[in-house]
Amino acid sequence: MATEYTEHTESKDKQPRTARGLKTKRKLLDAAALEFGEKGFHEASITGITQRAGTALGSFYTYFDSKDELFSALVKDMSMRVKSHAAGAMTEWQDALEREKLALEAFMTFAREHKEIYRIIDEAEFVDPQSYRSHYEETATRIYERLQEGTAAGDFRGGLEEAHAWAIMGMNVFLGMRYGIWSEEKSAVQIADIANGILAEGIAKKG
Amino acid sequence: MATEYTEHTESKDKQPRTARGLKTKRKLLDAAALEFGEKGFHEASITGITQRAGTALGSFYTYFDSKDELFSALVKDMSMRVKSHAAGAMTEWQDALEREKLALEAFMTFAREHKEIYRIIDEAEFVDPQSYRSHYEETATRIYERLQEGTAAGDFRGGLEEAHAWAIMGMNVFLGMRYGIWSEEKSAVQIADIANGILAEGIAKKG
DNA sequence: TTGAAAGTTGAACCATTATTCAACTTAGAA
DNA sequence: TTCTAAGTTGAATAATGGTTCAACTTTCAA
Repeated sequence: MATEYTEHTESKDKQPRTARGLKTKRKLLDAAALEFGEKGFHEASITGITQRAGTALGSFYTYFDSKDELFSALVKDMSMRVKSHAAGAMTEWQDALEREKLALEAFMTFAREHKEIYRIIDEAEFVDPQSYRSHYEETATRIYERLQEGTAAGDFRGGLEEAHAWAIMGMNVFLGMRYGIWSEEKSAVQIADIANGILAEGIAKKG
Repeated sequence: MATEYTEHTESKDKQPRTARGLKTKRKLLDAAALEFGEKGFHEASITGITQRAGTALGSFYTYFDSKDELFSALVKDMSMRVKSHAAGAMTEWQDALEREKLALEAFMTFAREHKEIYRIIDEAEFVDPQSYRSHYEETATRIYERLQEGTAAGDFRGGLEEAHAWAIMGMNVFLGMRYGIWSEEKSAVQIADIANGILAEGIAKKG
């Protein structure tokens, strides 16, 4: 993990070379997502993963150098998936405010469908800090770019900084946790409306 | 940990009975905060903790039933400390909006002074989920109460729900992480101003 | 068809650490 | 001062689980 920086993190000679190998690796990856999501990194065991995948213990090391490396790969994978899911949901919009609403709505939906993924990213704070940081920094940057576009388009006011993006991201993450993972008492749309209300006019009384 | 629910979590017969005992327990608690903050729960070792505390390994078990129990105690302790710190900072204020600014400012300052504490609460999501949940639920409730008071006082608009409190909390937590822990490129006041701007008027262009 | 590369297998190895415990020391009430 | 409860000590225990490896099977290009 410490010496790992190659893109997509397949260390040198571990890529599968046949169809069979590819399939096995895929099974391991999927099993790992479940195992980590259910038990957390430390409670999860390689044995548990290979059992779920239906392979022998030793096969794990044909495709991964270590438990850490696998986790790291998984974090990057999930980070990417949330990102594309959100991007996919933000294609049709009238103004920048609406686009933010769509982003949160998509994020909430995604969290509900992939509770294990959410948890994996969180645990990266401790298991793979570098990936954790990258995940949020990149997300914040993406939001910040939308803010700038929004300002340019006349939808958002001026003076918006990177910190505004972090604030919005924090809102989204916590709403996702509370109303996406912990309970589903409110719909994604309802939550997205509430957050959008804050972005639209704040919470202060007018006048 | 599973059978632990007594207030302040001292299991039955583990409380120190002499001044010496009290002092030793205090040393262990402080050492643990450092060790956990620096290494995270799983990398941290009882040996490391007792070493820092300058006591023998066995002494640990005079005061704690297990590593988990200690961590749990620590989480509750830190949760309480952030809470009182913030409460202490919110004594003087003119309107509800200003009070929120003071709350975030205090939180940021606290995070900077106690980076290890911040990290401990985060890891509770995996080590002691119950405490983690309680921490945020209680914090959200506190914020929600302030929102209601704000509305009653005519400072905040009506229609504010629990979800608004979660949104604000998320903002604060992420801003605290990014600008309190990761870097200090901006002052607590600057960040609090930005967040307060969002609460005051949102980010949309007026007109 | 064939043989070398790729993949599979699971028992064995090994390192780490939380936890226990019995011998020992200190505190402080009577 | 004395004696018992409280506290201290660290070597030994025990369980866990990541990682290795040598024997075995399957794949697929030539």
